[in-house]
Amino acid sequence: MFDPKLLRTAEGLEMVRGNLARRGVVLDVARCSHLEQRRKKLQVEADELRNRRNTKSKAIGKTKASGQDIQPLLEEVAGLKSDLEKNESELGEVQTELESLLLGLPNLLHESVPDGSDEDDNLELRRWGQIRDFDFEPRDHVELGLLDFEAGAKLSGARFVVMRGDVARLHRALIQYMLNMHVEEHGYTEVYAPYLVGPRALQGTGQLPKFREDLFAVKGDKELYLIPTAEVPITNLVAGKLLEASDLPIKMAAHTPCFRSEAGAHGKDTRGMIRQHQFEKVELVHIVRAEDSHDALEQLTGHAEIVLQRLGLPYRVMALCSGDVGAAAARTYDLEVWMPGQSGTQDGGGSPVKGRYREISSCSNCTDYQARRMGARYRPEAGKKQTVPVHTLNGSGVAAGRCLIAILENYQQADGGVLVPDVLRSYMGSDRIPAAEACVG
RNA sequence: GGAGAGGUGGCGGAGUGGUUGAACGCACCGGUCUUGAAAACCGGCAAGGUCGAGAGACCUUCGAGGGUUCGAAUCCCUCCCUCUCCGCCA
Repeated sequence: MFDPKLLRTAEGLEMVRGNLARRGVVLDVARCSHLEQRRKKLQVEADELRNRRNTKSKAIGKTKASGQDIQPLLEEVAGLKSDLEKNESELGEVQTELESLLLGLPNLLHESVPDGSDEDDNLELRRWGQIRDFDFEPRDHVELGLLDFEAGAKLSGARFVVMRGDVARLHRALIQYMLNMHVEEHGYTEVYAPYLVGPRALQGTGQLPKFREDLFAVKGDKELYLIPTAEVPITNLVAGKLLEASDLPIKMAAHTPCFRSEAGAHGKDTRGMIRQHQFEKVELVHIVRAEDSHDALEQLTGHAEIVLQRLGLPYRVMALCSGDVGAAAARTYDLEVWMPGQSGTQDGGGSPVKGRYREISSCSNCTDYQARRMGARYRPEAGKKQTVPVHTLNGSGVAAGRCLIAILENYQQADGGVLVPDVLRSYMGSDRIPAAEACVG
């Protein structure tokens, strides 16, 4: 959530309303200011009542100690009790309502975010790499026959896959390669964390209360959810902490599976391995000082880009528009990798073109939004009292499943085999994945 | 699964109904000393909120939530978590 104090002044409210409107979110200004006024009035009254009660109770203690009669004081204080109870229950209601309203609102957008309503309005910032010119018709990763979607479906239904042999190994190699790079070269601490988390963690990063339907919940006596991204357990490692400025930045990298219900994506990307209920990802998380977060986003995005560069995969960097930035983020860069086998029509012209850029990493600056929700703060100046929320960032570095199919499609050979990118050969022990049986001839 | 112990400030750790928001130590900040640093010594130091120009005043918070009481870190109940021992087990 953003700073609740912003809802306490007319200027603040107007600023918030205007900012949220860019996302297409309508803020009920009247309701906010009404709730806020009630909150203030009730809170001041409650404080006053408690003050009187406390003062009298202390007097009782003293009077009793000096051996005098406390009966008159007891009578005085009796009346306060019911007033206070009534006031407190009302205040509780108002606070609960305000809090749930606040928890349901997205982060404020950074001024640099381009206006737009959906992904079509995202702004391309730059491209890297040379798109390969095929001397044969490139297949998509499904046609290469190296992935067993039927087996996945047999076990678990749609949007699951089974990999075997060289492909399974390539997938694992990718993960090892990425994680090693970030730890050894980019200064991240490797973290292993739970794949099942409770509701508090999910509220901290922003998936709850609003996006429950995107999650897989586990049946059992505990309320647990499969993580949709390592961002959830990793970022929440600083939940409830008061850090020193000298502790920051904290940079963590983790490889985890991710589980997503894809509830809102029926019929979308049903072919192939693009959109799965379960996929692997190497996630990068930064916990930084407030003034550093915009630089950190550039750095984090750069770390994800290097992965694609070393793998020789062409990509472009997109600045997400106001309608496409996720709820927790103030600003997001997506990395989209070139997939020559995907059908697309995006290169103008009208006639279908083979090949398409697909999201492979999403790097976000969540500013203080998650930090406030999870109570993660730091002291800007050692020895001083002031504390402020940390800024949190996360990004995929990168999604392993999509990266795998990008390699399959970009490095495919005429015979249906796939060349292994140079940097992965030592992990693979070979430079080539042979064509699947069905593809040969 | 059985038996027991415990959750207190940034950290460690006292505190069992009333001027205790909480001793003490560490860390941190300021100062003295020193050519400089360290050590030593002196002083300061919980967070969140409301009001206030400010000094400051007040409220809340001792795992979470209820309860008892004029008054709860302290007593009672429920839940969560941690630790120790035994059993079981990857």
